[in-house]
Amino acid sequence: MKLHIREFAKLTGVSVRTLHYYDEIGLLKPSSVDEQNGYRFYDEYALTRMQEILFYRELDFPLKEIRMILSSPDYDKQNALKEQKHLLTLKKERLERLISALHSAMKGEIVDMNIFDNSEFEAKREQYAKEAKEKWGDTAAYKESAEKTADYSSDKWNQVNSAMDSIIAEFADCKRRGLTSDSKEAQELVKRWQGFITENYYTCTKEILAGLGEIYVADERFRDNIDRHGNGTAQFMSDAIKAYCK
Amino acid sequence: MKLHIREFAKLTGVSVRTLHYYDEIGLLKPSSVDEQNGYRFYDEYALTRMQEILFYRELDFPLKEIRMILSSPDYDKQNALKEQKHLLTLKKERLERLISALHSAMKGEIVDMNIFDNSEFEAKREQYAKEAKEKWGDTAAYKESAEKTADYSSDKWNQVNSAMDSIIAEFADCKRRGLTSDSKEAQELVKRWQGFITENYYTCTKEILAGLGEIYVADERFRDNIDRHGNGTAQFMSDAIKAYCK
DNA sequence: CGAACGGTTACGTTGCGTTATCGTCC
DNA sequence: GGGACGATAACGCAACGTAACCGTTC
Repeated sequence: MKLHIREFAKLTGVSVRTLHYYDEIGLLKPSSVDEQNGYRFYDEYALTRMQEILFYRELDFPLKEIRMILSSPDYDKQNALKEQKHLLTLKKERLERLISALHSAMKGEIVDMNIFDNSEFEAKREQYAKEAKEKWGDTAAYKESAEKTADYSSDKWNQVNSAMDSIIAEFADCKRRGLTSDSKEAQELVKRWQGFITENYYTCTKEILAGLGEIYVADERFRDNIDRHGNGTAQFMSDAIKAYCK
Repeated sequence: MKLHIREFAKLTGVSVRTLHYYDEIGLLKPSSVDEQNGYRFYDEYALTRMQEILFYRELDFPLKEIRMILSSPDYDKQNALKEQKHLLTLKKERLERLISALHSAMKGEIVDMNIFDNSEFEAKREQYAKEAKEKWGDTAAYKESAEKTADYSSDKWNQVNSAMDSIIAEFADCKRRGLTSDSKEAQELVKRWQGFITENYYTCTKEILAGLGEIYVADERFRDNIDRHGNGTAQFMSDAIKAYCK
């Protein structure tokens, strides 16, 4: 299956602009992009991902959170469905309360303002979002900022940070020059990156590196920091790492 | 009943900022404002209006449309409640479809993307909104732009328009100088305004004038045009007209 | 060849949240 | 007199819609 963007849009019921946007923020990337004309194409993998996105969107999750949840290290689809169902049910029940309130209002009764209250739903939603965030907390992500670095002087810190920054800048440059994420240069950079982390933080195995690659796009703190060097750099780095690790 | 803004906010479940905003856009104005310190106060009339607003908001009506509907010349509350109930029911039914789709998904079945479709609801909502708009169309509003003016030359048009503009500018000036809408100057301006319409458009009775006053804030085309002379001018004019007509 | 479709900027919109700075009330 | 509460002004934000402009495909 290889759908043009318009076809995919129609199938999923969203606008073309929305797909552009989801690509831009890294929520749903096309399954392939024509090298010549830049056309986006979508397949069944994208379709199932889109379904998951739409369910979460229905539940008023911010897109950034959806991105995070879906790329969570141990995203459990079955459990996700269960949680979604729970939330949808809460939403439905609230609507039922509103409807019955309208019923009373039509008979001239006074309406209690509490029927508009949505905190029960909100609380549950935030709880589920928090669960996903905590999963990230367990991963290698925070090792990068919290583990072996406790005894670093601020000089050392500055030094390390600027060194990392310059590698990121090189990634950005690769991208600007139109190189692909699996090009020799990019792959070389990944290697340097891995070496750098091992030297200054902890032994960075391929597994950990792969995890980091996902985090760089999923966690906005990382993402934003990397994208300071140019929009899409985080995505490019992530892709390069993915190519390197397999 | 005379509630402080914070109390009213708590009672209705919205934020203080929201009340500020609703005042700003003329959706829900405080029942009274302290002349000395500008404090806003809300009473039971505001409370019932807020309820209506919240129901429409729940149904995803844009605030501007809500403003329009609620100040519609023959707004029928009973009928509104019926329509709201219908829309809420549609929403609920959609949620039920989504829930049952989740159920199938949990059993591994393929999900039909059409369940996300919301067009039935959207269509009904737009229909109801349109009905309200058409009520405006019947009023004197369009007489002002469509009736006696068919044979005006474009010169005449420019002349008439700029004359109206300058009266509006005087209203704006009144407001800037801190005069109230029932001040002598403002009332004088209303008189001129009425005379001007009668001269150039049609006989503007007090009843028609009162209708126009409401339109100037409710219909954004009028409102925006008037507010070009300064934010809140439309509201000021409307208040002045209301004072004049009773 | 022209319409339909694709791409990339880039600005506009809605409905507030969020300071920031200030006066005010008790 | 200080802390809660009020006002206004201004900027920020999400999630796109809506051009504008240009290349591509059929």
